[in-house]
Amino acid sequence: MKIATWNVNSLNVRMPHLKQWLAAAQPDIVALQETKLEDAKFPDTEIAALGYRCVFSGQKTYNGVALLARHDMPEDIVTDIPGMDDPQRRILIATIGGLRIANLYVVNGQAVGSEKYAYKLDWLARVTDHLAGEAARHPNLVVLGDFNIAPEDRDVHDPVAWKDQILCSVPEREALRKLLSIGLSDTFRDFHQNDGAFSWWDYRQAAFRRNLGLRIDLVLASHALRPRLAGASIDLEPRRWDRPSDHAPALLELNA
DNA sequence: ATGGTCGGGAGCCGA
Repeated sequence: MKIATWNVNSLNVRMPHLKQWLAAAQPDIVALQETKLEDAKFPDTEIAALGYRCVFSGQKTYNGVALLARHDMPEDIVTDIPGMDDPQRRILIATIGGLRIANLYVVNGQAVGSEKYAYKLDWLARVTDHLAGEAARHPNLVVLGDFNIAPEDRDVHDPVAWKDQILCSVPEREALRKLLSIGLSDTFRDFHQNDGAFSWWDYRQAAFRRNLGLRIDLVLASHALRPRLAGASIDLEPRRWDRPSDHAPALLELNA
């Protein structure tokens, strides 16, 4: 089965892209970020017609996450971390066909040292605490989404220019390392060791054409799932289409 | 050449 994450940067604009990509890639589970739609406006009937059930946690203008599942109805939904009073819709956890799936739209953080940066680190710490509990209850755990963190220098087109900048700073990478330490691995790196593999490219400066990107969209899987890991990839095709999202889908393939 | 591009929504903020 195929599990995917894709920051669509407005589902309103990207609905045709999503349709075309679902038909081509045939994923079983899809985590979407930056839907930018309040729940009343989520196109669930249109997506149901494509063969996917969906759950979502959205808001107007900003953020918004959704999970699409081809066979099983997502169950035991979590959209808010206990004790975390946050109006920003950035997290959606559900059980789908025996897997616990946590879809994250991690805070961007704007600039190192800013208020939003402090919020990012606090958000990550709280979410990590919650996911540690999820991992204890659900051995088959997948945590995926837009992490807004490039894990290592080989995930960055120009590590010197990005050194200690937002998405690459040591505290952000340390926060990601802590999340991994609850018992998760970055599945892309279980299969690929090369640099130059990215999932996001700025709209400016023809960054995609020049492959000036970062790998910030990740699929993490628990160690219990290790024997089932069959492949990981980033699908560059939708980034080449007209009026694309600035992110490409990242995928994990699991054996039954 | 000290900017550049998107999306949302009507200013400029967020990424």
